[in-house]
Amino acid sequence: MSARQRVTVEDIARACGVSRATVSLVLRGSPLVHRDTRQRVEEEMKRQGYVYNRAAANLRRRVSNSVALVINDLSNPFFAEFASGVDEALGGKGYVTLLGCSNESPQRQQQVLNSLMEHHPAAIILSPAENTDARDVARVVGNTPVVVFNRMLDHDGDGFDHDFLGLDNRGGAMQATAHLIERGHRDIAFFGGHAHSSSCQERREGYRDAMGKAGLSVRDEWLVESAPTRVDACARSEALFSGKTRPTAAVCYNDAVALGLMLGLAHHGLHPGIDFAVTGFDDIPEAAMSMPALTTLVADPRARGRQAADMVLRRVEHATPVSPPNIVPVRLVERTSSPQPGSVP
Amino acid sequence: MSARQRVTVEDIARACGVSRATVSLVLRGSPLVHRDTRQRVEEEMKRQGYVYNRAAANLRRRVSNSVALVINDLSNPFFAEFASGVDEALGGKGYVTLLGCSNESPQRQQQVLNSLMEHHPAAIILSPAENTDARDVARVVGNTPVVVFNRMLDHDGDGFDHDFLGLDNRGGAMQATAHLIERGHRDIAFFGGHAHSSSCQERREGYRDAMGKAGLSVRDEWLVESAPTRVDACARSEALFSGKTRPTAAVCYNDAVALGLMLGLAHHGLHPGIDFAVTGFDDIPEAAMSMPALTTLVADPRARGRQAADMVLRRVEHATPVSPPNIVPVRLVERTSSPQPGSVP
DNA sequence: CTGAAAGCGCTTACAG
DNA sequence: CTGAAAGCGCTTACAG
Repeated sequence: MSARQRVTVEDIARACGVSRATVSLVLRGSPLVHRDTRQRVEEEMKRQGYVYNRAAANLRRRVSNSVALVINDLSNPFFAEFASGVDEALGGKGYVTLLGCSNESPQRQQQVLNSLMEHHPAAIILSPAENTDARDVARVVGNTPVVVFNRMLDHDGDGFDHDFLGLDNRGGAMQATAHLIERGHRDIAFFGGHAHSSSCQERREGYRDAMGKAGLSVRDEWLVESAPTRVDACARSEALFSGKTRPTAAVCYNDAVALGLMLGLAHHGLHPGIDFAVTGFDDIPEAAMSMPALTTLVADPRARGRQAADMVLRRVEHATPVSPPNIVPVRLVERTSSPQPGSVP
Repeated sequence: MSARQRVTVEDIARACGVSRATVSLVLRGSPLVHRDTRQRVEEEMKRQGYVYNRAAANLRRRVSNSVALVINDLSNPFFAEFASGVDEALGGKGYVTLLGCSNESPQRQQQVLNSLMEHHPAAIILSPAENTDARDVARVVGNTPVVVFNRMLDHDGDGFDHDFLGLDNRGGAMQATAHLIERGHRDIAFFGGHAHSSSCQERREGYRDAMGKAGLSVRDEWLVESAPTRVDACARSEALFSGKTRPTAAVCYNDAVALGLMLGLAHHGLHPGIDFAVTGFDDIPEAAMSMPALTTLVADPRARGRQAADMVLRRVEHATPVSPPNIVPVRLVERTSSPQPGSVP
C-alpha cells in the first residue's frame, strides 16, 4: 500500500488470467477479443484504477499524439483565441497540446522549441516572435511538419519547408482604406505597427494601393509607427498631427492600436466617430464594445486556430506535402467609428 | 536516406566507439566521463543531429517533466495571463506545459483531464469550469498533485486533497465598497457575476460586510446577476435602475463586467466617472486604458500563474504535503471611475 | 481468439 | 571511467 506502484497491463492481465497482448488488444478496441473477455478486462481496469500510459505506447509504436504550439504573446487576446482554437481542434482529434510561450523573444522561442522537440511532437504550430529567423527554426525542428501562423519568418524560403497560414493583410487594409475614401475622406493616415514586420508592411501596401487607385497621395508624416499595443498607440497618437496637413481619418494596424488611438484622440479633444474616423484590424471582442464601435476587419482567430490545427494534422496523418501559403480573406465590418469627414480644423 | 530512422544513443555510441551507458552519462552531464570522451560524444551528437527522447528517458526513470494546465476560458485575458505565467515558470524549471481548455464545460473538462492523465503529468494546475464537482476531478486525477486556482470546487473537501490558490475576494470587495462609502456614496449596488459561483459569493459577502459596517442597507434590487462578460453586463445594466431607489455607484464583480456596465450606462445617458461611480476587480490591461480609467483591485494574474506553478512544483519535487488554501491579498488602485456622488436623479 | 518473445529509446545498478 | 544486462509500459508480428 505504501510503495505507490503504478498499475500496468501486466497487473490487469494477471488478474484476469490472460496475457498482456490480450489486454493491449482490449485497450486498442480490437475486434479480435471475445466480448466476455473484453468485459472482464475492462471491469478489472476500472477496479484497479488503471490509466493508460500513452507515452509508453507511443514509444513502442514510434508515433506521437502531441503537437507543439508556440505562441509569441498569449496575453494578446488575438493569440489567446488562436491558441484556444488550436487546442480545441487538436483535442477533438485525439492530440494533446504542448504549449510554449516566447513572449516575442526569438531567443526564448529557440529554447522553447528545443525543449518541446525533446517530446518529439507530431507537428509544430508556430506563431512566431518578431524577427524570427527561418534558419534558426529549421535547425531545431528537423523534419517535423511546421505550420507558421500570421507572420512570415526572416530569411524564409532558404530551404525551410513549412506550411503558412496568414491573413490577407494587404486586401484587408485596402478594404478599410477604400471604405474611408468612399465615406469622403482624402487625408488618411496609416497608424501603428512595427514597420519591419511583414504584416505591417503588407497592410501598408494595401493602404497605398487603395490611396493610389483613388488618386490620393500619401504623406510621409501619415505613416506613424507604434508597438502593436493600446498603450503605445495612445502615447504615439499626437504624431498624427505634427505635420502641416492633418488627416481626418486613420487606417490602424490593428484593433488594439485603433482603440489606443481613439483614447489618444479623446485626450486631444477629438471625438473619434464624430470628427475623426478610425478603422481597426482583427475584430477582437472589444472592437464591437468600444465607444464608438470600431469598424474593422474580421480575422476570427479562433477559427484560424482550428484551421492551423487541421492543416498540420492533414500533413501528419496523410503525409501530404507542404502546401502553398494559405492566405485567409478578411471581411470589413462597418461600425460607428468611421463616419464621414467632420469638423477637424 | 528514405527510411527516416531516428538517431539514438546507440548510433552515437557506435560512432564514437563507446557504450550506450557512456553516451547516457554525457547526456545527463555526469562528471564520471572523461572530458575528451564527452567532447567526442557531443560533437558526434551534433553531427548526426541527435535529439534527446525525453519520453523514453522519463519512462525508464519513472518520472515526468510535464505539468497539465487546464484552463476554463483562454479567451478571457485574466486566464490567458495566468496561463502565460504558468508556462513561464514551468519552462524555467525544465517542465513542459500540457495545455487543455474546458471552455467552462465540466464535461469537456473531464475529457480533457482524462486525456492529459494518459501522459502521466507530474502535476495538474486546474482553473476549473463553473460547477466543477470535486468528486469528478478526484476520480480522474488519482494521486497526482493538483492545485486549483481561483474558484472552489463543488463538494470540495470530500476527501479530495489538493492545494488551492485564490484571490482575497471578500477583502477585495470590502476595499472597493469602503472606498465608495468614503467617497460619500450610500446607495451602492453589487453588479454582475453568477451568484452561485464561489468567487461571486465571496465578493458579495465583502460588499455586505462593508455596507453593514457603515450602517448602510443593501436592497435586493441592487444585487444584479450577469455572465462575467462585457457583453452580458452591458445588456443587464438597466436592471440597476428598475427599483425605486436608484444607486449612485456599483461594485462590479470584475473588470469585464465593470467595462460592460460603463458602456450600458452611457447608453442610458449616464456618464460613468461623472454621475455614476464604478469599481472593478482584476485590473486587466484595459482597466487603466478605459474612459474613465477604472478603479479596481490588482490581481496580477501572470504572477498568480507563476505562483501556482511554484506551489505545484514544490509539492512534486520536495514531496511536501498539501498546504492550507493560499489566499492572495488584492490591492485597490484608485482611478477616475469612482468619483463622489453626482447628479443622478 | 490467446501466448511468448522481441523491441521502442532510454537509464540504472553492478562489475570491472 | 566504461560495458553488459535488465527493465520502464506498452505493441507487434508470429505461432498456435
